[in-house]
Amino acid sequence: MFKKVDSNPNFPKLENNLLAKWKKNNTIKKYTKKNSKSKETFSFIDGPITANNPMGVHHAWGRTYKDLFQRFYTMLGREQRYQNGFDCQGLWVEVEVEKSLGFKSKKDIQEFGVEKFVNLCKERVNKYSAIQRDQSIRLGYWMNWDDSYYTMSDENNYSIWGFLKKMNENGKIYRGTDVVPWSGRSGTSYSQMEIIEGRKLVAHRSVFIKFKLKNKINEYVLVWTTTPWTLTSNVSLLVNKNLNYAKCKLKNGDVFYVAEPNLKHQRLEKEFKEKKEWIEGVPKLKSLDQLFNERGGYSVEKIIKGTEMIGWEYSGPFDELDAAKIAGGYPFTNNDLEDQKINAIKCHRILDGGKDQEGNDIVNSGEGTGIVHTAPGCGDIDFKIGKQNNLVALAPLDEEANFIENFNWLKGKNATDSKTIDLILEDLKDKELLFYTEMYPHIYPHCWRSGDELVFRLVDEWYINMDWREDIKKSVDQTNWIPAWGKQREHQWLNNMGDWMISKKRFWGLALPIWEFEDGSFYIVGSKEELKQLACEGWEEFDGNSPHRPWVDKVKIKHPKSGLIGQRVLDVGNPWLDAGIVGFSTLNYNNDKDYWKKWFPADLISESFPGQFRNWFYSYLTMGTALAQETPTKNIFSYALVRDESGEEMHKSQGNAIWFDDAAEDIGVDVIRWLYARQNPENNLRFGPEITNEIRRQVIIPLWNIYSFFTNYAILDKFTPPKNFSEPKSKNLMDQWILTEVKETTDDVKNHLTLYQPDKATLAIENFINLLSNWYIRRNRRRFWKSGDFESNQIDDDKFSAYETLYFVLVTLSKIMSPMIPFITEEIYTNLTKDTKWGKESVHLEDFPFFKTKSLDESELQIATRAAMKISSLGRSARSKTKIKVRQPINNLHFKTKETITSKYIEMILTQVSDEVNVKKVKHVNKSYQLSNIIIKPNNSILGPRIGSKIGKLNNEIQSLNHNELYKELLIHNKIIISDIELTLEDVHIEHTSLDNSEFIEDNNFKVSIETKLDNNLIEEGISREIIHNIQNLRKNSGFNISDKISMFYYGDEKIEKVIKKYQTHISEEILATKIMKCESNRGSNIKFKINNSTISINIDLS
RNA sequence: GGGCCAGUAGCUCAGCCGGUUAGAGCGCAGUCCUGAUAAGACUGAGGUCCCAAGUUCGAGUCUUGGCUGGCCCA
Repeated sequence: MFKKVDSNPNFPKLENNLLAKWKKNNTIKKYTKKNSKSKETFSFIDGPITANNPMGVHHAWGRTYKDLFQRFYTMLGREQRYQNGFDCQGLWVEVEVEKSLGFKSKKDIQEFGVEKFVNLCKERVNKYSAIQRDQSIRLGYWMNWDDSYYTMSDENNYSIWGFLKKMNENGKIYRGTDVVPWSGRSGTSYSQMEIIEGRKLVAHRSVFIKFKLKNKINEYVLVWTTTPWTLTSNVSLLVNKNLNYAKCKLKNGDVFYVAEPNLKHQRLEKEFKEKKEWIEGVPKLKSLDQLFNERGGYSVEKIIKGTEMIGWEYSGPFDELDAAKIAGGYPFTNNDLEDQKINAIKCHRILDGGKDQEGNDIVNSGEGTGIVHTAPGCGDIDFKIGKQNNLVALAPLDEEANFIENFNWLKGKNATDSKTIDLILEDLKDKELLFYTEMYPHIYPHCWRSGDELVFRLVDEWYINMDWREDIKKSVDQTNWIPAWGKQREHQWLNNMGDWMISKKRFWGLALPIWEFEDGSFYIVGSKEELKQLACEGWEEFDGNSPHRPWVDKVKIKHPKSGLIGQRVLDVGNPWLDAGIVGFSTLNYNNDKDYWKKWFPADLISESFPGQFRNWFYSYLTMGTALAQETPTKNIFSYALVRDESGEEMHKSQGNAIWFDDAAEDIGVDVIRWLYARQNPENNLRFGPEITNEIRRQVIIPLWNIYSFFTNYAILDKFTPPKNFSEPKSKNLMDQWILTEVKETTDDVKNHLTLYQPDKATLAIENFINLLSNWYIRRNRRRFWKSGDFESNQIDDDKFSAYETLYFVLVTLSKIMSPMIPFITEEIYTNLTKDTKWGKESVHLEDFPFFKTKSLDESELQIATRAAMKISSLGRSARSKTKIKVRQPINNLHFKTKETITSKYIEMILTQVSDEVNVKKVKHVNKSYQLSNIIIKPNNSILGPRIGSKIGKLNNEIQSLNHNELYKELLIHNKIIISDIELTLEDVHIEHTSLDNSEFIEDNNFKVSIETKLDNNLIEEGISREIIHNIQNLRKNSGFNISDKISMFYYGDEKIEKVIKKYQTHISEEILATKIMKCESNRGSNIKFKINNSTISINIDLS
């Protein structure tokens, strides 16, 4: 016997009960072992979730997809690994640990102790991975939770060692000295990926600075920069040799050289006007022309080409600093230049800016002055130019972005501190070199963690040379991308990216397996075994620890060739190496190649697309291609971002972020999962209470209502499930129809999920639930109410079929919905099947249903049923127009359709429509004039040009004729002749209006007309139904049970009495009355209402 | 500045291979139905399918150009 179904359940509570049950029965284990002997596999490789904080609702979106696809393939019988991954290493974990310790900089960590710090990082990861595991289980994410991988594992780290060794064997690893973006707060450089995360629009103080030309009196070049601190390290100036420069003489006698086109250039005019990429409060920028005029006006003395300026010498603004005087540059010394006694001051001359890699001029007209200051120790392009032109480099900052020794009074001051900028500007002002200061809005790189401005530092970092990117692009092409444009996006990244900077001067992360030697060489160790073999010192201290800092730093090795003793570089690795290797590390690549081959490449990987093109998708594809020479995945499924209800980004700081735990217990995860599954993954998803309520109301509650309707009646009627679960054979056309629909929906769901279209699969089910609830159940309710129960065997075939059919539909539906909403489907399935032999312990141990393609007959039945639905809808619409309630029967409904309806189903349509629209007689007609008056009007746009002024006469003539007859004639002969003019169907507009006593309505494929004239019989029947309706409501409001028998007393006039007498039997049946009595007076009635000017009072009692 | 994508009802979005009169949900207003329904049905929205040109018998759909917005990269 089924368990009674609560018609108003608490879904979160229901889910928690099921979680307990699954735990008790060990259901997840049974699920993950279901297909362990299968010949076919489905390999899903999880992109690791950062185990650094509890999950937000956005994590649940991705995890819903991952679970959904894996469940689907489980139902298809594929063996799977169900392995979840946690991302453990990297700066983001360090950041949180630092925060909890109240640390301000890297120094604090060193003082605290690297070992203690790294252990705290590990602890944090262990804590949050456990929390995320529990949250995932709450979501209904069924994985092999004992088998999750952690990117901090030895296996993962050593696998990356192997990868790096291989890259080095191919000559792709190098140490580069370069100017890179640097965070003073974190004390490390940032990779290309990280800079992109941290770009933001800010207003900087930008300055116009006078550079005094040597050998000239009072002549200057004007230079503009947004980073005044770099002026301290100026080495040379750049011009564009093809540009024209104007020699401008100001009132006070000063002469300035600037690019001629820049003089009147309105700087950032568009940005200012449109307020896009502009910061509120920043005033409009001034043109050079304006600045000169404000200083008393100026005259252009002559125009010269940039070429002419090349070689001019100047005095730098900070030549008094000691650093400027050090030969060879500082603190990195260029030995050749040192020998030649060349220092920064000696490099002070104007150079040709030349072109960049893509062939664009480095110095442009427009912004600035057309003369660019270059500091090879403070900018990446500057550094390249410095190399090309044999310039020294001054790199003024230390790890914390403070000025170093030999920058005199600046020493120890922070480069991004606004007080430092103040001092620099003040100094320049004192030197009379500061021409003008302004606020300038632009997009500038910032630290993604602290929001602090980045600086540029000249440092040594380690790189992977990516000159083999074409190989990765081949892998990209071998992969099926969903959405399809992902492929293009990945190509674009691969085309534009630079070499991969893999080092970071931090503590918690992959220890780069690079050992350096005194001769400048380096050696890459590819495994733990190799390390042991080469170790000559510190192995004992290291052995037994994970390959992390500080333990691994203690191992010194002997170079196998040179025999020199070397030490590990202290850097840790880029975290995307950690996640990129998982196609190997988690598949036993190093110790069980057969296993690896079985599961590689993946069938599917999936992550949210913003960012992943340059992060995980990139590193996974790159490492896969390098080690396996093929794409590491057949499909990449990606999706957009979760936003709040109004479409804004969710931020903790803005208070609109929603934590997963809150959402799960307030809303219920099935509702959330359905919302996620039905979303078009390309679009951002809006999440909030309004939206989830809508899903609950639209999908979850209707499903539940169907289930509770079925189950509760089945209990009353003592229905027992069939011995075998197979498609019922019913003679009832409605049953046949809904079976066809459920089979077709099942097929659609399977096809869409196979193509990774969960949204389309989900919407197909929504559509089916709509048909089931609003047509099948509504139309068939009475079949379930019929008397007779199963136990006593007093049951007719039709009732039996209704039960069998709805049972089959519900069980099938619970299966095909189980990948999306694992909780409610489990509840439905187990309640309905628990007493059967064929039922599984859980719906999640079921197979995906498979049905034969639908027959022609079934298609015809579908068309006919949909026609009945449409005609009923139009019929109701017609009723509503004439304000005739559905309770009031009407005599006739006529319809015409363009659909081809098989004759065997016409009768069904007539019955259904008659019932649904409450009409005595429904008729299918072939000719329009049978349901509407035809009005024929000349088509003026065609006839106008043809007959001109005769139109008026024609119009009059047509108006005087019988349009129905005209139309008949037109249909028969394809033409009619009026006033000597031949007209075809195209020459006229045909309109339809209602016939007398009728209401006509049409849509694309159907025309419907109902008779609106009511005779006495109809009116009386209407009254009887009105009475029944009111009594039913009264029963409900009085709290009577459905099966309670009642006595009814009424008081009303003769009309009422007549109707009640006439319909006494019918009324009694409907309201379960054992007697109906008229009272002489209005005795304490329960209800009193008016029908057609007669008042009736009614009183009911249990009898 | 370059690349990609989008622009359809008040809002969020469907609209397959070009095919009559372009749909859904929500919101709003009104009406109705209901002993599975804190549900549902119907009506009102009469949409310049961003604009223009082109291809075609026929364009929301294809092509080109423009406008606007989003994302990515400089």
